[in-house]
Amino acid sequence: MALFTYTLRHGEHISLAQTLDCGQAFRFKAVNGGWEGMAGSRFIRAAETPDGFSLLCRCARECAHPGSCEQDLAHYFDLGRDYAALKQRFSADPVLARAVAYCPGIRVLRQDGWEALCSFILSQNNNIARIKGIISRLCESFGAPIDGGAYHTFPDAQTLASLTLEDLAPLRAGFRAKYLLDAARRVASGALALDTLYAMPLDSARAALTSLYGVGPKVADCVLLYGFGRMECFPRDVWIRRALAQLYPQGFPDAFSDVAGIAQQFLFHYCRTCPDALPAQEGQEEKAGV
DNA sequence: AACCAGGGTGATG
DNA sequence: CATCACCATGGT
Repeated sequence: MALFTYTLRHGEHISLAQTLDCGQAFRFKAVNGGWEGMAGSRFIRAAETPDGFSLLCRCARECAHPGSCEQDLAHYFDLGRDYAALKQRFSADPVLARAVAYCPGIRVLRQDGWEALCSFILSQNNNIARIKGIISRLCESFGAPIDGGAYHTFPDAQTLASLTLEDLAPLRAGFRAKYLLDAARRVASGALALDTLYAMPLDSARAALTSLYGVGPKVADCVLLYGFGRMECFPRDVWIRRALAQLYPQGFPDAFSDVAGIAQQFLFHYCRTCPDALPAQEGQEEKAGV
């Protein structure tokens, strides 16, 4: 058990609600004024402080060395990235300026690659509430209990590979269950070595992921962005496509290409939750203009 | 090259 | 209570 307090750069703020509940991670929930959930193999309880946030951490296994836990969690929240500078850069674009002003506390997390692969396989043609339910049942059923069973680790590929579609039925993942099983078998057998994706050129990494049954370009980009720290990946879901069509008829500016995925996260949350973000949302009859 | 199923849930009316 | 949309993809 460990307790850390993080103080962020001058004037910089993280909103745990915006970061942990903006559709990038599916295992956190608001509890007693803070947020609780699993960050990789660690249970964390996070709470905001005037200058940043504090983390209470229970590790599933012993830490490699003193300080490794804190180091890993700082990496998870990508605390090395200067978000104040990044948001200033985004704000040169009028649309992104609105998105950043609307949800200034968003950060893109660096999640576990395997968990991100499974999570975004399960996310396809699905809504966030149900994705959370499926992942929660997946971990409760096949993960290892932590802290007396209140939380569970994310099941590893070997564990899932040994299961059948019938075993997965209680998850109510629908047609996505067979994709999950295929991914688990390909990873467990070594046919796809996830750790090689980090050093791979982006196109090769994309190709490796889309070679999996049920993984297309959108899911692959989510996995690379959220699970492998590829901040240049720009997943295009229905919300982002809508946003691009209505707010960027000329296309998304490539001035931000190195961090397009982070811009995407601001846009996604803005368009999904701010009623004024997208005009004429009902009917979708924008052919004749407003 | 356009549809279409697949599964279930929350939002909407 | 019915309809609809949903952080897509593979098959036809």
